[in-house]
Amino acid sequence: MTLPVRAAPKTSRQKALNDLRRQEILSAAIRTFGKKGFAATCVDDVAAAAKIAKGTLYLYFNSKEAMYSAAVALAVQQLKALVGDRVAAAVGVRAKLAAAIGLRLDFWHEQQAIFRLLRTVGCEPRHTRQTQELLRYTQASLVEILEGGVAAGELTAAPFDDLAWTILDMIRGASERRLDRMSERTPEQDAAVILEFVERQLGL
Amino acid sequence: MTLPVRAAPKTSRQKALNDLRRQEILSAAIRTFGKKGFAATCVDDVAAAAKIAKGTLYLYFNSKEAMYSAAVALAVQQLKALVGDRVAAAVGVRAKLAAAIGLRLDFWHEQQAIFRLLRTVGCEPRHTRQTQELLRYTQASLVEILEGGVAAGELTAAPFDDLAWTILDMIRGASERRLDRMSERTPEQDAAVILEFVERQLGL
Amino acid sequence: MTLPVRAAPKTSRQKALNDLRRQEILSAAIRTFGKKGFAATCVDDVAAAAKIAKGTLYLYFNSKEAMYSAAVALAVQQLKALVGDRVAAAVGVRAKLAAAIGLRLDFWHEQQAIFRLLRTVGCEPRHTRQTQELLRYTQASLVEILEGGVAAGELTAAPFDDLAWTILDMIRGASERRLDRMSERTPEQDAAVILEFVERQLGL
Amino acid sequence: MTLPVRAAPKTSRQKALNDLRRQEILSAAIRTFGKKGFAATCVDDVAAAAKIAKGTLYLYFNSKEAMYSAAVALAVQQLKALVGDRVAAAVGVRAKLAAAIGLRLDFWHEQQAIFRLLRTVGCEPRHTRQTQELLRYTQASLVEILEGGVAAGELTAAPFDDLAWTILDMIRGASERRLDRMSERTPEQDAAVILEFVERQLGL
DNA sequence: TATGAATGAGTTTTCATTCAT
DNA sequence: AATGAATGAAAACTCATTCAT
Repeated sequence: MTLPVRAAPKTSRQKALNDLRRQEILSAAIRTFGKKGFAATCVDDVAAAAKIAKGTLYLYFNSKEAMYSAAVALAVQQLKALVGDRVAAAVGVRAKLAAAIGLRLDFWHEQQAIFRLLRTVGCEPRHTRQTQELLRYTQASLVEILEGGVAAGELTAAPFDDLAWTILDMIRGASERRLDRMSERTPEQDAAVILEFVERQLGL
Repeated sequence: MTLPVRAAPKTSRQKALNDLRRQEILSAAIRTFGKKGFAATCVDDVAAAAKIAKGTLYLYFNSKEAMYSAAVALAVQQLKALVGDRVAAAVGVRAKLAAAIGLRLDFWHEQQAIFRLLRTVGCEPRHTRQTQELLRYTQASLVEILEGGVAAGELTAAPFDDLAWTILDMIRGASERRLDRMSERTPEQDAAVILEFVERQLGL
Repeated sequence: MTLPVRAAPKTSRQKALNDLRRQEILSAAIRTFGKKGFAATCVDDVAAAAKIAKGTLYLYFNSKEAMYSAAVALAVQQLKALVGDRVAAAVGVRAKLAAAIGLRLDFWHEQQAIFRLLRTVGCEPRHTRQTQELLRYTQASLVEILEGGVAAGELTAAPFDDLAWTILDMIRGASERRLDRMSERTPEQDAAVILEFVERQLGL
Repeated sequence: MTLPVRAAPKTSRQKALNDLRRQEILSAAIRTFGKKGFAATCVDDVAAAAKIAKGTLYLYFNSKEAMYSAAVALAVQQLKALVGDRVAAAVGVRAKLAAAIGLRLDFWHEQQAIFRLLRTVGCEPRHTRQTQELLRYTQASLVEILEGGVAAGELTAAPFDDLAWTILDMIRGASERRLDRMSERTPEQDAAVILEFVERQLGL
């Protein structure tokens, strides 16, 4: 008499498939939650966007909340991944700044769904922490670039906190206006404007 | 023999009462919708905040949508009213700018409920127009101040559009960080930072 | 020390006014309930039709139910009053039948509101009794006319029950079709058709 | 490697189940709406009668209105289906008439729920059209039978319109009185009475 | 007596979650 | 694993009735 095997270890292939499906669902979730925010989006919408049955969603996530959280986490992670590498690769304060700003503007331009989604997060009290972390991280990384410039002798030392926040605010504003059709500029043009402002502040 | 007077026109006192009650409800609505946004807020919450029965709300508004719209409209109107007058009273570009920026930061600080509410509006596709109008209006009024400075010989002519948008972005960012407890600064300190930034841009 | 006078006897003038107002309300109630039936009609509709405030209705009736009942009772009473007298005045079976049928058709034609109201009664389980009484009364009065004809030697004796019911059914059908615009005939034409049918049945 | 089959078309079995459930719901709806009419019936009543959860109703119908409409349509369809065939099968005017009348009386006797339902329709302004169509159809089919008799030489030509309406009125009256316990007769007895009446009109 | 604002129980409808297949 | 029908709790909205003025 054999004991029933409960949780047979997934083959790596199964695991991969599972993960793939999860990604597909999250991609759909990002798009869907981004349109109307958490509360106004219904699970059927997500299921429809992911082209799977509603019940199937619950095999991958325990609740609507969990879907939203995971979607936001994925969006944040994608953003960090993209920007981090390229900035590191750039040489010199100016280039690093240009990369940090330009890439974010590009990212928001191309990944509107993610931008829309993250914009809704601020309105969801339960998920503020995630946004705040992202904001702090981004600001800190900008400060780091600037201080790197000081260390390299390219900039004179100064408190860069506020400037970093301002850069963030400008990136957000520009992206939002483009998304809302209040502005006709390209991400590149926006980046140029922001950089010019920054340079003037730095006295470059 | 006198005919009974039917459907007597409301006395001004009654009308005032009615308006007063409407204001009270809207005030509650601003607070309540501001907490969680439109979709996540339920009518009972608004009723509870206004300390009236749910049914009573529907004597003053036809639907939850209508409540939200009216709340947003009132919030916008209050903001415009407060800022408009004082800026007009200020003399000189510097003073006008200081007023426009400082008053907005103060207003958001004191009327957090309104700030919270307006922040949710961006996520509600149906009400974007209202927000956009407010944004455009605010930006235009900043441009006007700056161009007034040119006319008065206080500033050299320049395209002020982007600077105005940046000011808006900074005000929003600073207010939001204060609201979200990411910043410990007072509105006055924030105003000083922003003004300093603007002056450097203007070469003052 | 005088005891407070509780229910001061109404002066006849007051009483008359009171009754008058009651009639006006009931008239409005007949019209209003007739449009959509009891359940689908709301008290505000009745109040609006009667051009008085909603609260006032409750000074005259204890409940919506009571309004409906009273309206139906009044409608029935009006019908009985009108028809009864004139039939009694007619001489001979033929004339009495013509009066009983023609007057009813006329009444329904002119008092569409009452017809509409009574039509809804059948659908209101609670008020079936009222309708049944009216129907029984009407049928009995027709039988009486016919038996009067036997007594007067104008007709040969026969069981008239079914014929009486058929007359009722025809009156109702004709009136309903006129009300619903399925028929273009006048009440007089309808009366002629029905009478002809009846005479053929009686072998006249 | 096979792609997972998504959104497979419903198997015929599933479809049948779905239809079956729909029928069950409609059957309950006929019974329930028949008791008190549309407005006075609440969705919970229908759900209880169908022994399913309230929410489930909305998987099959978009609104209470839609339930009512579908119930009425089904009731009408069932009536037409039953009567149409048997009348066609009968030979001779007399037999056809007997079938048309007797079957309807039987149908109403057995399907009291449907009778009750259709009786309420007249009071629902929005659904009058459905009733009117049924009435016209029924009357027309009776006229057709009678004219068929003329063609076959069994009857002498005459305008049969009014007679047909009268038959309808009598069928309705008899059914209603049986339903309302005002009459103790069986459908067969009623049919005999009506037929006798008709024959006398036709001079048979 | 007359009013109509206020109430809250009751109604329709939605939707996150479960579960039998 | 996948499905989607079923559920029922919760939401928006209505309306008969009351009551302070």
